[in-house]
Amino acid sequence: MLDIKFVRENPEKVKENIKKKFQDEKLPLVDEVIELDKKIREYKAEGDSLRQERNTTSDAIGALFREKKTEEAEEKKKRVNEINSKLIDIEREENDLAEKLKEKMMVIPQIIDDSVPIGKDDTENVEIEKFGEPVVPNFEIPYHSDICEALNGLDKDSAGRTSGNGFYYLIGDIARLHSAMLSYARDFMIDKGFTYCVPPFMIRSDVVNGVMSFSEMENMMYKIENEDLYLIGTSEHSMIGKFKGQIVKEEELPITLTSYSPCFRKEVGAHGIEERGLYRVHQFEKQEMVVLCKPEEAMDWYNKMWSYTVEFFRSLDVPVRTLECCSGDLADLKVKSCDVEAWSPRQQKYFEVGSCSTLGDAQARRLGIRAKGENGNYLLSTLNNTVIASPRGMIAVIENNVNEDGTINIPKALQPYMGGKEKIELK
RNA sequence: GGAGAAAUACCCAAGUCUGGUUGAAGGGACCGGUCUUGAAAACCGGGAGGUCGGCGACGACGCGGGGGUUCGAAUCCCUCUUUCUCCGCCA
Repeated sequence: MLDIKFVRENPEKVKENIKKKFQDEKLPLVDEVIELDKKIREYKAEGDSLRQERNTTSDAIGALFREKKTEEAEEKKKRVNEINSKLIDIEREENDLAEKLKEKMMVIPQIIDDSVPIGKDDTENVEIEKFGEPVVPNFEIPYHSDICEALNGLDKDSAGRTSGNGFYYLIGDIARLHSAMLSYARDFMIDKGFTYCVPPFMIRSDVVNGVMSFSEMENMMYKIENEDLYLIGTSEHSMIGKFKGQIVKEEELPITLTSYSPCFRKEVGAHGIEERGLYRVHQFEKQEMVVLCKPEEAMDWYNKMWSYTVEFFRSLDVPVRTLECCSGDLADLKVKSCDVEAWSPRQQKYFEVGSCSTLGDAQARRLGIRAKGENGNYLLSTLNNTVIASPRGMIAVIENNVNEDGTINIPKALQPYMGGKEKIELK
């Protein structure tokens, strides 16, 4: 969400930005919003002066009663009643317009960074850099779920019966590998100076609306029946929500947190659930990093954050690349975003394992997250990035470490989390 | 889940019974000064935050959130949220 003052003063910039995102249907909103804003201010001025008269008149009535001049007081009461009936209409009109304004403002996209490549959709995302040699082995690598099933490490059939498509049982060493990766990711980020945090896994609707756009919510969030609660799609939601309405002390900045949580996603929309494997599922677990910082530091943090994910996967010997999100593929709240993709030796291409974003002040404005500075309060910048989401991240490790005989070499960094075990094999 | 108590500005806290002279007493912290080699302490002084409108003068809002009663609400009523105490249940 943009600052209405910014829209008022820079309508052309806002329109330009909408065009860059190929959302031309939203162009009329800019003028509509400016018009609404103007009317609202007129109503406000009118209401303010009526309220002022009411305040002074009421004070006068109080004084008259103390002097026992009840007749004069009764006379003035009539005037206040008149004011009040006028105010009812004015306030209702003002609130209606404010509601409309907010609705429109919520769908006008955040101003994207100048460095974001222009493109219509995800086919126009831009590869930035490769890290590590993408190895193509001299044997055919099976589908990841086949590898896991062959090791008695995955049971999707049972999960289908208990919970339906998009769920899974991880078993034995595969389950252990999954938690090992999350534990390793947690410690990796603690070593980077981030503070470990386990947040609530359910959040209220006001927090949901603060951290994501309506369309994202519709396609992602599971709602708890008869409660104002949603299952989180990522711990970013509860971690940013943590600061709702807060004024942070400047000396506490930057706030660098790494949070663990299960994540629940409906995956309604373009992709849908992957039937065979663990790539796109309704439930997964994630170690996340979240940063709240001064606006001028946001871009530095953005670059540091994605490079941590690259470093993490390289420490597991998984080749990765960074892919920058083009303007049209960028969610409306985001200023800039890139995916970290892992090499799949089976498909011989890269696939998404994480996503790093800076949202500028979009979430901070919606939620009222500010810092107290020398020259008054200002909105903070919020950033988030995946350290690892498993099972998806685990697929990368499995495919890059599977042997021709179907056993899996456990990367050195994970062995301490697997009781010293070096290999996963069929017992 | 049941029964009570509470939520006031950066923090603590008075005011709520008895609605107007409290748009918020008093502390602490903070800023300036005296004293001191410097600091602490003590003493003196200072401003009370935030959001919105207005070029400005100024005005509106604001005592957990929302609604109501009233000429007028921090104060009365309803409702929601959170916290604390007790009981029940439970990993």
